Amino acid sequence: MTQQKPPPRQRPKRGVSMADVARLAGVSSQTVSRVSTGHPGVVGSTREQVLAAMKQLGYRPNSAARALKRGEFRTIGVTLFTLATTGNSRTVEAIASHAAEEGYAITLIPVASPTQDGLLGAFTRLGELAVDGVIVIMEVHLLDAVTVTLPPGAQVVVVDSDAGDRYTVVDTDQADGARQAVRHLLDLGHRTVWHLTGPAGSFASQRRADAWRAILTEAGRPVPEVRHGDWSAESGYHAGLELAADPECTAVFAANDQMALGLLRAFHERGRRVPDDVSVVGFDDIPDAASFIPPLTTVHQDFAAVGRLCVQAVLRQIRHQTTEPGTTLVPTRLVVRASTAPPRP
Amino acid sequence: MTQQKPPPRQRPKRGVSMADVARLAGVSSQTVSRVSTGHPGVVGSTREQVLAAMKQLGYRPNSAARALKRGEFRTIGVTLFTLATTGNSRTVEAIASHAAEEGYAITLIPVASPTQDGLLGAFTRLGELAVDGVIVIMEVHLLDAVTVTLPPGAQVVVVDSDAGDRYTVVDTDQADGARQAVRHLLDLGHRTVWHLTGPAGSFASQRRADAWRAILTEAGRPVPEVRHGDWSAESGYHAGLELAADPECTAVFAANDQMALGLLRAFHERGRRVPDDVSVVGFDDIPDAASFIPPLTTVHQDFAAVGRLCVQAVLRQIRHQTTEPGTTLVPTRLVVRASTAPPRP
DNA sequence: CCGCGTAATGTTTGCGTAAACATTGCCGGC
DNA sequence: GCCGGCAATGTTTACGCAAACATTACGCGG
Repeated sequence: MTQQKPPPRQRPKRGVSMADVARLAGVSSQTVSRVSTGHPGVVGSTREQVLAAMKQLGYRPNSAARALKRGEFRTIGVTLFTLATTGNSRTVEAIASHAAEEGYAITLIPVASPTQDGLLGAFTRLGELAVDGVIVIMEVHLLDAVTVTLPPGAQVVVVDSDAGDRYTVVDTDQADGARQAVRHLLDLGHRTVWHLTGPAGSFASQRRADAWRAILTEAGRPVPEVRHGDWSAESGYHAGLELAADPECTAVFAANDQMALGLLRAFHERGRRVPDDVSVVGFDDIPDAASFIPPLTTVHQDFAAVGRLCVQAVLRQIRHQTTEPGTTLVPTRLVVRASTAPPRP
Repeated sequence: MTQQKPPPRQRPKRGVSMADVARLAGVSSQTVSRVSTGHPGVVGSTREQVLAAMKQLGYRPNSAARALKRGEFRTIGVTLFTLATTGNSRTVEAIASHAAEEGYAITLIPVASPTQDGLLGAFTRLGELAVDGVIVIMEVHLLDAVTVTLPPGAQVVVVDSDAGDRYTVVDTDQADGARQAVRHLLDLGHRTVWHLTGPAGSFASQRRADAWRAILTEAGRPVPEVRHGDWSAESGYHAGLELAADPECTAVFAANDQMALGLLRAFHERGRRVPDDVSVVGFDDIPDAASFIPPLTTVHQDFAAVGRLCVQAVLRQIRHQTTEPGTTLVPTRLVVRASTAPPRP
């Protein structure tokens, strides 16, 4: 259907420029520019000619020149530690889709490690990067020390942080999610609820733990000692082994689904039946959660919404060249499956 | 320590350019350029002055101008359907890290849907994108119809495809992985092995299924009818319900870990014990697999290596402006856990 | 039928950088 | 002591695009 075979295209050492198109179409390069950018004031017949010439030569605007001229790159940078967590990868995916719809590309800036060095490296690179705005998916305090290296004028939106007083923050409503989880367990009749938290550096983890503690205190229930995990199923498993040994423990709220998975295995191995002997609630609602044994009751996060709101916020800021501190919370929803039940009398 | 507070930076409507630095340092802008690019021929004292001026003004090279001048963007595009699968997100992460080390940024190009329309949209965007090369993580035949829109001169490397005759292909050694899985089950004494495959469009899925069939045939074993899944645990669950009803079925090889998870749940619900009654092997070795009930025997993929090799390949091609057809396979390794055992006599 | 207004198109210019070429100044060999 | 040569630095130019300004041409009212 088309005239050339796919791969063995020889690069014409220098690309096709507007001048080439203009020459072929017999117009000035400015007219080509007008057609290319969709500006008005080009009569139909001329436009046709130009489009034909573009097609024939395989013209493609040079985005570097365009960016240089316009002073904007139409690109958003996304910084994060890892794509390995469901939350991050799903959020990034949503960001990428919505940015694409708006005509923006996204550039990934992975930070090797949460150390000062890793951060510095990443932000030095970032500083030289061609981005109009940045979405930071991490505790932003880590950023403070290195902010000076952000590209001049680049706007920042943050996920997983409490810096709503200084940045635009978009996040899942962690506290409400945790509240729903704990309330659900208490409503089922459990005396209290144990908690398995995420790594210390995560704001989401901390927020979930705070909310858990608050509800229990509010309800006048004893607050068991918190267990510390690192988001991994493995860490959930280890915590579960300990918890399984405590006959008092009839309900556990894990700060994410993967740790809940580890919990389920530990309880299974120790002969504590879920949900008969122990109830387990997770957080995230990863697709797999419905296939755990038993299917996991968990707090659903709307990562797509988080991504969409992030993009909208950065774009707004880029367009107005303003910073809009404030926090937008995305609601959560408890999904009740088979891992929770009333305690045995 | 630094002189300014993080967020409320007013964008100096026009950035600091080499000319500004040159003026302050009392040199020509070309000398600034030389310092900035690390070229030789600038004497120590001059260099110091320039660096000081840069620092004072907060100079940052304008990457658009640089790209325009040099004719390269130092950016690699990555096309994929979704980040939701472990394989994709892990591969992308590895790609991003290695590219960063080489001074290249990564631009994500998500393709909404595997339809002609979705592809066209993505590649039209891609065509205008500022990239020197592209890594395509999908069956590349989908690409053929639209290849003409790739940026001129951009080099392509492909994952999950058999187009090694036309493109550089980097992939996990799917066939060998499947072979190890099936061999393991046969060696344990199972008469034959059932297979749960991934979606039809995936080359990886197809390759695993082909290898499975080949080994069985080679060993003179009956080849059970293949079950079709879509990578999701849910689809594994449905397949599992059917398989559980067949008392002949004592060993299943699932094309990925998530479907294996669904299998485990189905067998559990139907009272078929794993591994006593049925053995299950997965593929991927996602971190959670070790915490399934029971811990899953699976084929470990080295996504980091895939990502690294992709980056090396594109960079090589970008630098030499050549296409190097050929396939590089990354070895796999069977990780034996608790979901496999000899069949009951 | 002249002149003015407006729509269509052309020309000039500059964005920030870095290659290519030009200039300066200093050192050493004869 | 003069000049060749080279190292350090300066000047010019072009990369491709698009805004700003300039020009053409055509139509219509007076």
